[in-house]
Amino acid sequence: MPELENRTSDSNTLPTDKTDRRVRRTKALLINAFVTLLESKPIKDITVKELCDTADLNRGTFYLHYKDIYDMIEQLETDILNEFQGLIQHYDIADSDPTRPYMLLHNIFRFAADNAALCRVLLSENGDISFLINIKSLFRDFYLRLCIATFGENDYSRYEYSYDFIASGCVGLIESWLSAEHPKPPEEIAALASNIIGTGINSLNAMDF
Amino acid sequence: MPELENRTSDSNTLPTDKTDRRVRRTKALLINAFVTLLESKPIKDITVKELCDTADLNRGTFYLHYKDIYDMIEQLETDILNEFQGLIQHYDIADSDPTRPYMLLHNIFRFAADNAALCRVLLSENGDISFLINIKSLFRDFYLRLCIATFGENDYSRYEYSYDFIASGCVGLIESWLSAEHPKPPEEIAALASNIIGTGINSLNAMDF
DNA sequence: TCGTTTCTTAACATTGTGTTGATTTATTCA
DNA sequence: TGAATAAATCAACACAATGTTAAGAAACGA
Repeated sequence: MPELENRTSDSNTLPTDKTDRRVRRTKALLINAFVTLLESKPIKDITVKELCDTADLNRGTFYLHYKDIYDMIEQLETDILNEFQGLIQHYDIADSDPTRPYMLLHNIFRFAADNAALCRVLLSENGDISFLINIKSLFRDFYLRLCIATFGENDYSRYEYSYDFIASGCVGLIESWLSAEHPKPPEEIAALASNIIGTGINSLNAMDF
Repeated sequence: MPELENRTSDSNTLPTDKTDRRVRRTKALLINAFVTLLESKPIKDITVKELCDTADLNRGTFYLHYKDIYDMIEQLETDILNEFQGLIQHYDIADSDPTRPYMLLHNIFRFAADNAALCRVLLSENGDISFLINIKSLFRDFYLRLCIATFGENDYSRYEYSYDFIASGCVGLIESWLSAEHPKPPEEIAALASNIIGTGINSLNAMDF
């Protein structure tokens, strides 16, 4: 089903590539097992014991790396969120058309594609709502910057709720994209999102918020 | 903070009003305790013991009504989802302007306001992603019907991803609305959502999906 | 008021948790 | 390559919340 790339080796929490090979192996096994289990049951039903059985690792080994399952999830999510945030923060709005932020979206969706399996399950019905909300607020901040760039500092607050709408829409788009039988390439979905956002911004003027 | 109405007494899982007064009391206490706890910590950290301590009920009493905490949550969610679904299913699209489904949205948001506290926490970062996704797919189905009514059976599939975008946007709107310091009345937010959806539909034509 | 239902209390076995110390295995790098 | 280091395994542990039970007290409905 997942035809987009997946990261096979991992690189969590300070993705130094020169960490001990055994540690890399162990974490990769745990993450793969986690994704596999999450495809068939919610987080709450995944135990450390089951996770380690699936990964074929000793249960004690898990605790050498993580406090508990939720600590592991948090580390995975933090890595992804930091990556997203980096992309967004280094994007120079003045440098491109505010109503068509294609380049940034392209980078975002490409990164999501590189971590497709993990992102997909974390945003699925078995996933983690706090991850979804964190991503949403990154999109919200970004869209806010776009609107300020377009409408100026004074006028942007008129469209209060539209920010939440657009931000949620973007996350929903990612979720359904990653869950599709034959996911489109990141370029295409980025163009689509860029379109929607651009059209959204243009029609804000016509709306009576 | 919550200035919208809340349901004080409950009515879960066959909301017959002639159930034993003690049962109604117990369930109401449990739900209130649940919402209270959920305002400060995620579901995973809420134990049956803690819930019953907060509700000032014996732990054994809990098990007279629910299999476990997640069974309780599921029942609460099912009640709400059924209500939403009922509203949507009985809405006659032909009867009103498809590009401005204000009446339905008004009913939906009013019901959400009646269950503000519960809906808010279930959609918050401490909440339940499967609830969010279930609501989303109700909106998605509804919006799909709108588009079919507008564009006809043959053309609607062109806008594939826009359904997920709009549906997610609506749920995000509800979440931020219910979490606002001073939530607008349901009428206003329904008008807003009706606007966004209408504008969205109108601009679909201009888009190259 | 009386029969019925719910709630309380206390006890119980069970299960996964998180930790520990001793041992084996794999790795780094000099 | 070999020695030093680090990680993984294994078994054992106390612990906490779980879900269940049986008996008695309290509240309900009619």
